[in-house]
Amino acid sequence: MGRRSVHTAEELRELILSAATSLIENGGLASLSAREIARRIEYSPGTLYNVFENLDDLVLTIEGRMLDSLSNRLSEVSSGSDPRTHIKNLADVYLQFTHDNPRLWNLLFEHHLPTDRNIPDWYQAKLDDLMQRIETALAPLMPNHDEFALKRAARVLWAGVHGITSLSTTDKLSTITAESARPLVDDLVDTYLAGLSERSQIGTS
Amino acid sequence: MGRRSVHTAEELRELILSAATSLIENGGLASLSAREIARRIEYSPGTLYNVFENLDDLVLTIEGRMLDSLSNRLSEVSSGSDPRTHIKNLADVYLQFTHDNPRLWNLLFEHHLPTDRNIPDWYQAKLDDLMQRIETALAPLMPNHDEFALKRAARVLWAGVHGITSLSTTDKLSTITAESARPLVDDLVDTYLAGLSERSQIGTS
DNA sequence: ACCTGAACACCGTTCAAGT
DNA sequence: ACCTGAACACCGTTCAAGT
Repeated sequence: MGRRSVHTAEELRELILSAATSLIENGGLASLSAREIARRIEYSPGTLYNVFENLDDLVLTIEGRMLDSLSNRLSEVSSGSDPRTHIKNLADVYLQFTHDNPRLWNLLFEHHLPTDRNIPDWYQAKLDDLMQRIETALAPLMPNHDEFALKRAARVLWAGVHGITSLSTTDKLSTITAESARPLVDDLVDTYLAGLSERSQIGTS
Repeated sequence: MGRRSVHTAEELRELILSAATSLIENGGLASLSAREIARRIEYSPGTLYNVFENLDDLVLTIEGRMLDSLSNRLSEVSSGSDPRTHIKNLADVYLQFTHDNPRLWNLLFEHHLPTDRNIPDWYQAKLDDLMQRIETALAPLMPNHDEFALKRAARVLWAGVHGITSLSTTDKLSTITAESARPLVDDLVDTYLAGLSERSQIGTS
């Protein structure tokens, strides 16, 4: 049939991304399919491959938007409060974000690139930005530690919180406890930070 | 063609499970398919559905074996040492286990039952058994806490470790750090336990 | 009783052909 | 230049038919 010209390239791209996002929101990565997107936007399956290289690229684009969206939310957290409160607020916002977009956030972890493909640079940069935010918030609580210890603590703390939230967003937390994610995250952050200061005092005494 | 009688029902079941396990070991859940299993064991696809209700049941069976296998490894850890060492040893064995069977262990988290299906009772019992092991090891370190606090700490600690190991088994840990899982797990366990004792002292002073 | 294989309803991706 | 739709190589699952 040839060109339709009812949608610009930009509009078509957004149409595809929005249909894909809605499929993932409803049923996770498993219910995403190129043919179903095509059906919903009323284009042929082949058209998707004019706009994206393949489904992986489409998914990476959605993941990138999630990372930006989270980054924006985190940047609204005031760093004026005391360091402990700052960290707790960041954790709260993170928890809220994963709770609001469970399947979309989970995409970052259930989606695996083919072994011959690497993560794009722009994607890595977004991850670095998020880790940097945690480091910055954690730094005042670790005055006696070097950069290496700070980086490690930021990653351990995030990965630990991620363990709880990912169980929660995949509905598996309920298989091990009746508690919700929030009190568990609070416990982890409080106890880890308490441990940091105890270990810090040992190191300096 | 009708019956072949070259394999007993039991043998056929093992044949299927072993082919499925090997597919998952190599390429994760994504490379598991009923038709590929059938090809490898040289039966028709329909035969699988004589032995298992569907692929989900087959996968649940493999997951159950993983849980048993982990439980066995953990039961070999001596509880004779001091409580801190006991916990550290359990974490080490867990880490080693996930490292030895990354894709099979990851199955427990990347596999999702259809929304209308519940986890079987025997599966839940295996999870409870594992959580119980952590609680037992943690109890001596929390003499001033009640059962609720003990249960919570066990779950927070495991979920935190899970956050690190699951990033590691899915090759995503390297996107946030050059460190391997072991030092991060060590840091989490040490710091969390230090925090527990600090918070415990505050509670009793 | 056990097993097959065709059938049904799906996939992702490519690409010649059409406007 | 843009889009289609047939084609290719796959899926999970069912079930009538065969031994």
